[in-house]
Amino acid sequence: MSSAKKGDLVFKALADRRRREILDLLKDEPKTTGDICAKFKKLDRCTVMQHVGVLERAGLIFSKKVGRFRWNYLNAVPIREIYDRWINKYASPSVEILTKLKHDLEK
Amino acid sequence: MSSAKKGDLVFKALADRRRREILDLLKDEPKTTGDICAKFKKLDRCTVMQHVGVLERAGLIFSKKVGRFRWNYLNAVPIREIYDRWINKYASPSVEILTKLKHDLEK
DNA sequence: AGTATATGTTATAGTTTTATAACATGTCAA
DNA sequence: TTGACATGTTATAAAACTATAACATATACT
Repeated sequence: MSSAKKGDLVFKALADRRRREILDLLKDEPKTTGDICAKFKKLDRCTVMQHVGVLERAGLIFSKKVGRFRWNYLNAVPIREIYDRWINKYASPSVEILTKLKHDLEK
Repeated sequence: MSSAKKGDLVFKALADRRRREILDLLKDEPKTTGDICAKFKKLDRCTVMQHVGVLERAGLIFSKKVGRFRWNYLNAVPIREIYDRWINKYASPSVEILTKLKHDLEK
């Protein structure tokens, strides 16, 4: 798969609120697939699993099987890449905005 | 609009590749709406404008009208918020992954 | 005023995504 | 091995999103 396609998967994966909530659950510690399903009582178990699949294909989750359980881990690397794409490392966002405004007004 | 809803708009806006390309165009300097349309020759002008509208409603773009021209600026603040949501400030992502693996293996 | 330029709005067909149901595999413990 | 548990796969209806066309407004210049 090309790098561009992989990036698409990351953003598509983050586009759904339930999937972002799953990543929130995994932020501090891994969870089993069953743990995740239990947190979404209003949602069908199959639906949750499909969301987990989308996140895994995007590389935002990686997993490790132990006996009957599948432990899911957050991989935050793609999220750092989003940050690096648009944030100037040598200026805070607010400074950046003001700089651009100034640049325009001087025209 | 609630904060949660606003966040939804940001992620939905980032979900489309054309919209991400528009943000890339604005990273270093503002562009007029016409400038942006000119960069997407294969896409209808109306389509580009709708994308710009989605980005603006999400707060990823803000604009300033000067005469007949509308200057569009990138606002990277929501992107920093994405970063802050999942990245632990006191550990690099790779360190974080290893820490979680270790935590699991010790069970 | 009249014309060209630059931008904005609304409706809709085509495409993609989400939630669910039905079905299926692999593991543990008595 | 039998039953219960935990997870995984495939198909489909409903919902959401994208691209386009048709229509509309605002500004600058002669």
